[in-house]
Amino acid sequence: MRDDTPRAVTTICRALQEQIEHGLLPAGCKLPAERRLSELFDTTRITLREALGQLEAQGLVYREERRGWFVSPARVAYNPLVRTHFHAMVAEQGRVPATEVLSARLMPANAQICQVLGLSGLSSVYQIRRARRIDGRLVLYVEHYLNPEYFPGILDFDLTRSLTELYASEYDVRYGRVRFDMVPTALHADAAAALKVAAGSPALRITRVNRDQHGRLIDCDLEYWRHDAIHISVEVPE
Amino acid sequence: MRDDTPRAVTTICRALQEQIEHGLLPAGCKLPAERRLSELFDTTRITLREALGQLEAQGLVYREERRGWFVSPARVAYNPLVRTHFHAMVAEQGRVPATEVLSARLMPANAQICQVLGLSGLSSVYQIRRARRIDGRLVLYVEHYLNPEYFPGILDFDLTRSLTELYASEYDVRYGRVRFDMVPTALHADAAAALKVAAGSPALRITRVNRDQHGRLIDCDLEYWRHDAIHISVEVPE
DNA sequence: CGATGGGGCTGGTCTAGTCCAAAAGGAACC
DNA sequence: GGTTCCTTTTGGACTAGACCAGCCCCATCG
Repeated sequence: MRDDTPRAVTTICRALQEQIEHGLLPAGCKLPAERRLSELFDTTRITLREALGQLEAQGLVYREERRGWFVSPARVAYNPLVRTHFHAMVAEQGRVPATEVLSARLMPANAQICQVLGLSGLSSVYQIRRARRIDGRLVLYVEHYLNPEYFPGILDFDLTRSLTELYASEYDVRYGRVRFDMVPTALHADAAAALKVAAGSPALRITRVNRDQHGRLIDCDLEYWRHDAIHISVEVPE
Repeated sequence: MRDDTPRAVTTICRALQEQIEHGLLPAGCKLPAERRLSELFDTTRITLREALGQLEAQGLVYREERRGWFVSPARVAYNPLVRTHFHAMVAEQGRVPATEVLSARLMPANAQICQVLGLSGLSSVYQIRRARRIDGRLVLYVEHYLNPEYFPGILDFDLTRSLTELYASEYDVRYGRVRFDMVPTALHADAAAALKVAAGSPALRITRVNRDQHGRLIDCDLEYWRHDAIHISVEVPE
């Protein structure tokens, strides 16, 4: 693994890595076809794909389903302690955010949601599924589950807007205490489809359980971030 | 990808996943040999290995270099806001921690360390490299960089102990403000070797920059966690 | 009884292809 | 000009092997 005769995979990784770091392959740039690259490095497609897979794990390149391989753009900083919404956060860093609503409906809550939101069995919740982009690239799939008691008729509003804003302007609800959970994992089929990547791609799952200014459990989010899209950055005061 | 005729890889993943969830394959259990499994699922080793790779990305199974595949133990909760050291944190959750020192020396600081610790160019720093285990499994590779001005002679102490404790008992230094950075990435060669896994395995890199009770920059840590070993859990008060 | 040295097994790496389906691009048609 | 259709290219998935080096265990030897 770490001897002095690097494997083919390592050689390929290093070569591409160097080109990317020196700016010969700028962010967003499409790499040549796999077959072409495998010729270039004088190896098979399987080996070449393994190398690309490793660079993908590092976050240097990413793939678009059936479209090809691209050089990854810079990560966006995400501070979970600062209560700023997605659009503001992304725009602040000079990037272009976008949101689309995949579905929004009232549905029976499953056991996990009931437990997290402190609902009794057989309760209903609003589920809102959204996909979000940075500079046009799909980076985040979110499922929101809202306690319907606090947000009657919310499905009639424009849900591409920030929920934070909607809560404040329409329901006079503001975020209070929050609980976070972050787990490096892989995308399940639904999330993968929404982000248009292969199921099983590495991802960061962030679960948030939100209370309002009165300490009531108001909603929870299930976020699946592309693993190469963000870096978490937290300043903790003593 | 998400059609109704699942691919072989998906089928294998689901089968193993189900067995693991239902406890037929308990945590830490060794899976049969790859060749055996590929026969069992009537496919090639390449395909079988891709399936295992996906389960690895999900954190359900892990491999030990040239030894085989194992069912992953439960993740340990890690709250970066709570100033509790590794041994205490792990023990609290009913698991067995262990630490080994890989190297400890005074060395010239590189540009990045100088910048982070606010040192002038050509400064020296103490570098301590350690590996840590939970229940015997290597899960964390850390590089600590200490400003030597504040910790004269620290290399003569037992460095398998918690640095937090050492700081407090020997130098009257306590942690104050902290800055965190978390990035899902892949292990570089050194870290991979220390954790005895393949270079390029997915990992969570956590960088901490620590100040003491007087606000002085005292040290920084570069942590590389196995991606399947922890989940970050944070309770944020308003 | 402990140290040592094989040999078999196992994972790690790689070759050389095939078949398929989606994407992209262009030609033809309305 | 826009839509439709077809062809080419590309990535996705898979097959059927090969060779090597490290791990493990057991038998042998001192």
